Amino acid sequence: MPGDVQKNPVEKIPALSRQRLGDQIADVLRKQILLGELRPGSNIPERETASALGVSRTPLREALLILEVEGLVIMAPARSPIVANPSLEDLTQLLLVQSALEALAGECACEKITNDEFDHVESLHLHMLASSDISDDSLDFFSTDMAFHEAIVASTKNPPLIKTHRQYNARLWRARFMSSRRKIKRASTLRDHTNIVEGLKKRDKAQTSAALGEHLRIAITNIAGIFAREENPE
Amino acid sequence: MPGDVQKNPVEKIPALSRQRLGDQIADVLRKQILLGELRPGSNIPERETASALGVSRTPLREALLILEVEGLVIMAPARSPIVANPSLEDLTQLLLVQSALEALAGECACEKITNDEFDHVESLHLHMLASSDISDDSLDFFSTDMAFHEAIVASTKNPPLIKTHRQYNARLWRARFMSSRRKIKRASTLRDHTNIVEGLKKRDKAQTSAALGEHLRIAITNIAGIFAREENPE
DNA sequence: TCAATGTATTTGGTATACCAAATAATGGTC
DNA sequence: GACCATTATTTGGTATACCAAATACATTGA
Repeated sequence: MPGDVQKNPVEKIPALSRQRLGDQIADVLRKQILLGELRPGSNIPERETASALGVSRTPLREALLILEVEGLVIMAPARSPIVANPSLEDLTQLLLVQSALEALAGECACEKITNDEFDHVESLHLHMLASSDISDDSLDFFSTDMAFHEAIVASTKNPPLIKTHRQYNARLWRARFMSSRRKIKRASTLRDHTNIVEGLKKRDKAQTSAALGEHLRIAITNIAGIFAREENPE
Repeated sequence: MPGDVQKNPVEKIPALSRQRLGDQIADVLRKQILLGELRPGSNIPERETASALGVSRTPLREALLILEVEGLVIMAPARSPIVANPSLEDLTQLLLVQSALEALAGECACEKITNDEFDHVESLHLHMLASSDISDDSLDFFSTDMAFHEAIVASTKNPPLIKTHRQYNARLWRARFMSSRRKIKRASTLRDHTNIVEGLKKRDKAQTSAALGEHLRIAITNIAGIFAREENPE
């Protein structure tokens, strides 16, 4: 029955440990892959990466496992895990699925989206309209574009759809980012988005769904252009 | 680079066995979950399960991680992993996505399916037609049904689509199996399938896609019926 | 000089040991 | 007898140690 209650002074932040370390590492690595700090095709040796992050191999392997299931990392026996480097064919196939997911999202959104959520989507669209002329910040334009699509999907309140869409987005992120840097394409992007917002405003399933689906199918063409330019730069 | 290549005599088959133990365990557990040997909501304590399978906790945790990403298992901190027990709402949302995936698959299949693959799909359909009257084997009817859909998706040669479809199928497996045991529904199932096969035969994208999408949206209703019957058995 | 072989090193895969938190059980007190 | 505090046990989370395969390298023989 001593003073007892004085155990741990308030120094550490126990809040962190509320989530698995492996998940946090997966988030870090995912972000690094998306930002291009980890280039496609590059190695992720387990020991080296683990010590660089200040963790042990076990949670790092957890993270790599997650990213492998998500398709961002390739693990082969007796080989360093590598960052996936999707071919044009891979990206085309991914985009086809993503376009179907977004078409579905558009349909569901017309039923489920709240006015506040719609306002948010519209504000993102207006921000893109405004910044397309003024700014050269392609990263801002791109990330707003991504946020626009994610906001629509989120408004469906369909967790599996949201999760699957996010995973496909992660695999497509880099290619779409590179594609978005061609400023020439901004006009058509904004035109598509206008259709989407209009459809959404009217809660018109057919228009919204068609506009979203078509929007991504066009993205396939744009990305193909990037590949063509890469192997034969002008 | 010379004549060289004389290294391994033809004795071992190193190709097969070079798979991660965690993946194999994931396959075992997945099958047990699908077959109902591991009931929804039941615990999967790590130590106990690992020793039961004759492996250590590490690869078992790998397997659980995979199944968690796939949505078949729920892992919470300081809690035994449990088999996911999707609510009716969850299943509805999953089926909605799955219907969009199959609609897309139908469209792609019209472009990509070979004659041999079509013959296989048709033979599965004919098998179901024949066995629906004669046999009471609902497991056979059901698994042929699943194989029918998987064969169509496989014919698209779109790996991400195939993988995502398989994952959604796994999460829906149990509910669809229970639904399929109501023999009353077989007639409408077969009618839908007939439409699908017809559309596929004509390589008619619109018909195939619509028939596949509609087929699964009807499944939502059937599953809702199962839930209603469960909580209020006649 | 080149090639072939044997060895050392690096890799990922697996098992085990340890830790902290949460829970269940137990004992004491009112 | 009921309730609360405390402790013991079980849980998952993490770190470490060990293993086998694959590679790279070096050494040796032609």
